[in-house]
Amino acid sequence: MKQLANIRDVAKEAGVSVASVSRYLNKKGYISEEAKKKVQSAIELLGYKPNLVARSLSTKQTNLIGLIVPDITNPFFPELARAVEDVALSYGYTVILCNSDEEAEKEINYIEMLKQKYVAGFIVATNQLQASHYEDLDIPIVALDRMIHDSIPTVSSNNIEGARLGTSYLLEQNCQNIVFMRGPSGLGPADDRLAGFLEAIEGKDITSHIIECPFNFEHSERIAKKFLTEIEGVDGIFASTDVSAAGALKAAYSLGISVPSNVQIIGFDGISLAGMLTPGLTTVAQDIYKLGAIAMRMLIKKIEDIELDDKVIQVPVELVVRGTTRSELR
Amino acid sequence: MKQLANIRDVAKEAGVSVASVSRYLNKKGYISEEAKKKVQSAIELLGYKPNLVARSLSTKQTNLIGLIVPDITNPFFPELARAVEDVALSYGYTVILCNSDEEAEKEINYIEMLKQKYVAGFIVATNQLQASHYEDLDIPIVALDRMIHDSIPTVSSNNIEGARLGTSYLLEQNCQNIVFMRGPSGLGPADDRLAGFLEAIEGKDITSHIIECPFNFEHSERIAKKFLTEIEGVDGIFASTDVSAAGALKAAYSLGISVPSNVQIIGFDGISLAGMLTPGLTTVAQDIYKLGAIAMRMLIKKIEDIELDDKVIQVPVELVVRGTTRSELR
DNA sequence: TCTCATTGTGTAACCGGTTACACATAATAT
DNA sequence: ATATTATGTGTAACCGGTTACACAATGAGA
Repeated sequence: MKQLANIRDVAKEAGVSVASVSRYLNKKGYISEEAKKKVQSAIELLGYKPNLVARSLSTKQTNLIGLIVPDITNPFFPELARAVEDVALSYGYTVILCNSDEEAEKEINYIEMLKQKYVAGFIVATNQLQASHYEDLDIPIVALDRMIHDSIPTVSSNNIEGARLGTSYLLEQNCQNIVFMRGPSGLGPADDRLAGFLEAIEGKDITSHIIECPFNFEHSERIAKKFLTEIEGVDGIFASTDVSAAGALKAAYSLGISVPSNVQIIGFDGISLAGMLTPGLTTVAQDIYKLGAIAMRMLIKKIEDIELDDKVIQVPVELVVRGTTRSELR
Repeated sequence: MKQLANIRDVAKEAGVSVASVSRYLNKKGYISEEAKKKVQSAIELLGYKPNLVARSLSTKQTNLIGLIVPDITNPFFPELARAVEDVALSYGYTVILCNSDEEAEKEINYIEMLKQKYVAGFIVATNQLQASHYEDLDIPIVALDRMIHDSIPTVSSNNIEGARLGTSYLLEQNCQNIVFMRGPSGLGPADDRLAGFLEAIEGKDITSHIIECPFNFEHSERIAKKFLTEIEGVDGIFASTDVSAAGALKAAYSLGISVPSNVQIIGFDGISLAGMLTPGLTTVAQDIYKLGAIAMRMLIKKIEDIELDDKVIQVPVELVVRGTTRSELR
């Protein structure tokens, strides 16, 4: 089998030094038109491709970026990952997928491992770790969806505003007795969404119940079934997550409670699942793709040492009205 | 900032040569107990971590594996990816996520790029490329979900058997007029599922309609709406995909056709979506996680040059009965 | 004419590992 | 006693890039 050509082969073929070839490849330093031509054709002739590993060894940089998510299986993350990958690819970067399961140890292991590989940066959609771990990492990082620390650029949705928006809509639809299914406390977006909800019902003459519930379909269904039987007269549910909302919807269905005529339901996230349910789930939609794309672009700026316009970016959310709420129009 | 220690620092600290340190690290070649001890404590003292990039340069091997999927956003793939990642991690490998969008060019680009990075192997869940591209790649490959070529180890579900199973169940439930929503023709699993369906209705006295339909919710819904209005008396739908089935379910709902009393629906895949729908989707479930895990284990064997017991592994499927089919029990 | 900046090029060290090979010593076989 | 084998270690070349630095040649400015 023909051995792959290396830079010295190219230099010899072109009749120049390796330095010139390298300068040509990196468009760095002086090189004459003539030498450029010779190198060009030598490269073509030999089918030369630079060895990225060798390059990384000397530059201490790769075009690898680590994407750390809790679990790609959670339907919020694939779209995020897709966006990250798309943007990364268009800039010549490649993404390593890391599922942390929200476990600090797995996260640390991944970070250590990837550091040894000279990854160019991290996009982190977990906040398991102490911020300190990231601070003294001296590798570019962008936090996605969740705030890690003031010093780390963050892109997330406007969760407070979103929760306000959803709640107001429920109020407009005349809900008087609302259950807010909040996500795990301590988790940034979950806390923010609760805050937005509380703000929106502040001073309003309605009954509300805050119930904690993990971001998981089965648990959500079970919990919803419980409160729908135990609490009298619930006429609105705001779930912090579309998956939880789906659980609530299914719970209502199995209890013979009709949606939206008896109970109206709103979710949060805007994942594709929302549109697949029957009735379609009304939800506060994040622009998930944009979230990921912006994060990746920020990371690239940090890697290339370009000043960031903003360290914290909030992406607006949008209420998408479907069939789980009553609408004058339908 | 303290510079990271390298192998020469360790050698000096331990009072041995770099070769001994390297031998210790790789558990390869002779090394005395005494030297081992000295190296061990030097490593500990200096907090030494081998530089993986340097190692790769000289061994021409990384512990990176490329996972090529059409689109991680398609809910079938996250679970697959998760399984691959889990197994990879447990063997010290790391996975690069590549979305090909079924485009040959993207796929080739990724393969070229990753080859330059000395990836250890590929798991490919696309069959866009000519098999020839893979054959003369001299990098270990495992095909997942779809067959690429006889020479390439493959792990997939038993699609024919699955379709037979689903169809038989529909027949048992007394469906007489069945629409089979087949996936894109030319795509291995889609063709197999059709074949299984045809086999199962062979000789049975029922009416059947084969309708081609992409693996995509919106299209599926539209197509289902169309055939549900145009074809008289449809009482069963077998969709090649859970997502398509979800589309059909929604179409039925919006046309006021009740499921399962008027039309029964069966999907294929067993993604989590199926359980979240109301009514729950009866489906031919693949063991998606197992598919991914087996593929990754096979790949590792190939990488480590261990003989494979079987080059082609078929993972059994299972009928999961939920609410979109009539059951004696409910 | 004599600086000196600008452009262009090559040599060799360096990044941080692996490993072929030479060399040494001790134990065992002949 | 000698050959052979197993055990143990170090030197230096190598993987394939990047780049500091030395050195030319050319043209402009004083």
